[in-house]
Amino acid sequence: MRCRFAPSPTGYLHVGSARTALFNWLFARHHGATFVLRIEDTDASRNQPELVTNILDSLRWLGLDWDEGPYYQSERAARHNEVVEGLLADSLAYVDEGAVRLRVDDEGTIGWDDVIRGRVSFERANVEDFVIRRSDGSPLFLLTNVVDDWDMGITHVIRGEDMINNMPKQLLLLEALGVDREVHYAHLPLLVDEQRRKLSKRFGDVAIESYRDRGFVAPAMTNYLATLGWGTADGVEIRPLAEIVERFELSGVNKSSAFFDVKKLTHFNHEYIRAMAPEEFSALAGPFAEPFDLAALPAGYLADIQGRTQTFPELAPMIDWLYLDEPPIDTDSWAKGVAGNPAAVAILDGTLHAYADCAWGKDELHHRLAAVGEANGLKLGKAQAPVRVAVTGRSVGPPLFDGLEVLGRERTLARLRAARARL
RNA sequence: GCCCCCAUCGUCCAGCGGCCUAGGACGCCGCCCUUUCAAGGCGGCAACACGGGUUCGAAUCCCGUUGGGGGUGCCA
Repeated sequence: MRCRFAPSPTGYLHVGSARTALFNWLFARHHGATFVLRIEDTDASRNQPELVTNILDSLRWLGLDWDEGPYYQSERAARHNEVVEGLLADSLAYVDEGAVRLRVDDEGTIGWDDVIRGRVSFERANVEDFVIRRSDGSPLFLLTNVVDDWDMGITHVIRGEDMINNMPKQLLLLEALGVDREVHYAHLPLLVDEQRRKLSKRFGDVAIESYRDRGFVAPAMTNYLATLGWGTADGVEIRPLAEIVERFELSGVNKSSAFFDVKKLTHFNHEYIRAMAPEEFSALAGPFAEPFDLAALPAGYLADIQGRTQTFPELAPMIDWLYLDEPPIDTDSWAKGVAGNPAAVAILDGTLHAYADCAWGKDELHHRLAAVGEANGLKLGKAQAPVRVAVTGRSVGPPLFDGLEVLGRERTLARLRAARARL
């Protein structure tokens, strides 16, 4: 069995195409079939060769390796022309204003049994004689796609639902070419935006690489994509790719379109990040935290940070205050936790005093601040608020005392004094 | 306009004639836990588009309606 992914280099690899590639790949790996990659670059006016690199990079990032190719359709022009000439010679096609059109009868229907949708058929009368070669001599997608699939021995064509409309023409072409091998067609449901329209640039970021740049990890992306249009009876959604390969069946794919939900993707991402080994987390997250040095943090503290990271860009705001000269004061946090907090003065003064000469360790810092709170009739949850804002600049963040231990006495005290002075 | 596809909670998925007073997940809301925020635990809100059939029995099968989408290029 052989399947293929055949993108055209007219844009970056986008989410919808990636899902198509993924399902082809899952099919191939599940059945031990051969996965062929073919670049459909027959439209010279729209192709951008440098985008091929981007498409290949995105596929590699997702972990979708191919067994053959990439083949370039543009290099097969001679073959495509030979086919057109043959059709012309058999007068199954004719020249019309320089272009070549395939002759289509008006009698009967043309259809196929779609692996996902069942029987689909069209009236031949609704199909016009269509162009298979431009007047400039270059062949068109309808023809090249069919000829290449045929020549490359593709047995399973797995692609988007929007291609259903091309089926009658491609089937007619196959008929004209007199081919007889059985080809299975599976038309995947579309990925749509919140308006239920085919996913496109309107949606915002649709390029796979932009998700990588926004701090999503590849396994979360492939796993999430696999749940769009497909699911298992046990209800488990987050599972290793290997298990998905094991369970994937084309016949289990849905017919209706699916909304690409970044919120749910984010949840998957969070789960994948939480499950990472510390070394892997450091390696992947480090670059996103720059210029702040993630690796310099104590293991326990880092582990906590890892656990609360949904996407990597959230990292810098969690740790920047440890490296900056002044804490980046968030105005809302300041207003709520310090300026508008009647207990702030007492807490700040008390903490300044309590931290002046104590042992500088997170447990001791914890106990001392708790005592200050108690003296003021506040539980730790309330008491730590002004200190947190004064030192970190924000009202939320990773556990406070681990951070204070890293920051050190001198800087902690200086920040507490600075906050106190502002009141 | 014409052709084609689709139709279960807001969203994704399960259900493939009786196990369904429809299950899981995301999100949302409450409670617990707690050093803030997350995480975790517990609970809650929330759907078979509608109308006809078929059947002892329909979310599941058939037809229609409605709604949504895709395609209608000498783009891919």
